Amino acid sequence: MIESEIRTLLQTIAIQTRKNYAQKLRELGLHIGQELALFHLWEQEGLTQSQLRNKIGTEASTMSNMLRKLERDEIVYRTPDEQDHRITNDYLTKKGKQLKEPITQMWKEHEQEMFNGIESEKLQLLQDILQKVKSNLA
Amino acid sequence: MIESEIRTLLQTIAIQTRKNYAQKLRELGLHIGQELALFHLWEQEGLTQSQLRNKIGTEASTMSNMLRKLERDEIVYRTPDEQDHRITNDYLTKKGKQLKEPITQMWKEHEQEMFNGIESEKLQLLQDILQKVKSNLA
DNA sequence: TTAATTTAGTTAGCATGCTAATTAAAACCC
DNA sequence: GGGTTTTAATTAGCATGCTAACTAAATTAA
Repeated sequence: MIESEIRTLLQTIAIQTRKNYAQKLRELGLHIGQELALFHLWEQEGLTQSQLRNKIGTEASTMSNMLRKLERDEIVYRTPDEQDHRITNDYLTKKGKQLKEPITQMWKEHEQEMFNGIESEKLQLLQDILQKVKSNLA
Repeated sequence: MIESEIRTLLQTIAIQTRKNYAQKLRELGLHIGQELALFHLWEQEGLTQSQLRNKIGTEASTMSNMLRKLERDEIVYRTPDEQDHRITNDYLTKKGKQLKEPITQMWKEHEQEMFNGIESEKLQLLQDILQKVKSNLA
């Protein structure tokens, strides 16, 4: 069945990608997954924990734990919201901001490696199909 | 950049798939990842821990912990090898064998959901491209 | 044959990531 | 206003999954 093979391929690629990322992130002093939170904070500082977790798709507890560790490692700091005392707003420290460049570079290199030698029409098609798969899963 | 979007799509699909699987596996009393070990043991019983980990792509310690838990839950049992005393051979219990049918069914349903409404020529193309991506990462 | 190396598996420690239960604040409603 | 419900975040407990350090057995080399 071609469907099973594709599913297996997707899984293998995801695992491989994750391993690849994990290794490179470790060199930057980060753990896998953390770069996703940073990505959104580079886009917009002061996001709340709930906003972050909704963007990434993790559970609240996962986000809570991750941010505690990012705070401990002085990559992020959190301040309670003035208006709503349940909320904490999350910001990047200087150290956190400095990570943007190397991580972006890492992503770029990884993308080139992944899609090396694939024609752009095929990439377009790949995007269309994956978009469909994603909406099927929603 | 289309490459970034594809990479993000792959990641999103992988996360979504994993969550989907995790939920269904929990109903069967399994944890995510364990089904991969079972898959290979259905194919061939008596595999060693090293053979399993190489097929799946995890580290030795991950496999060791996973099998300990599968053994505790009476899904797998392990016997030391006669010839080579470093090796343990892994087998499915009756309970482990009985899981084959529902998990296969789960996979089938999930595949149908994922690829619903995508023409078979496109699936063929998708497979080709993903194969290329996989070999790029190796 | 003995010493050095390789291989198989385990254990400790840490991070992600989940569910379930909890706390605290805000919003809703009668 | 006062009670109920919802929302934001935390904590406990468990599993995957990693690295690093380890034990024990088998193999290789001197």
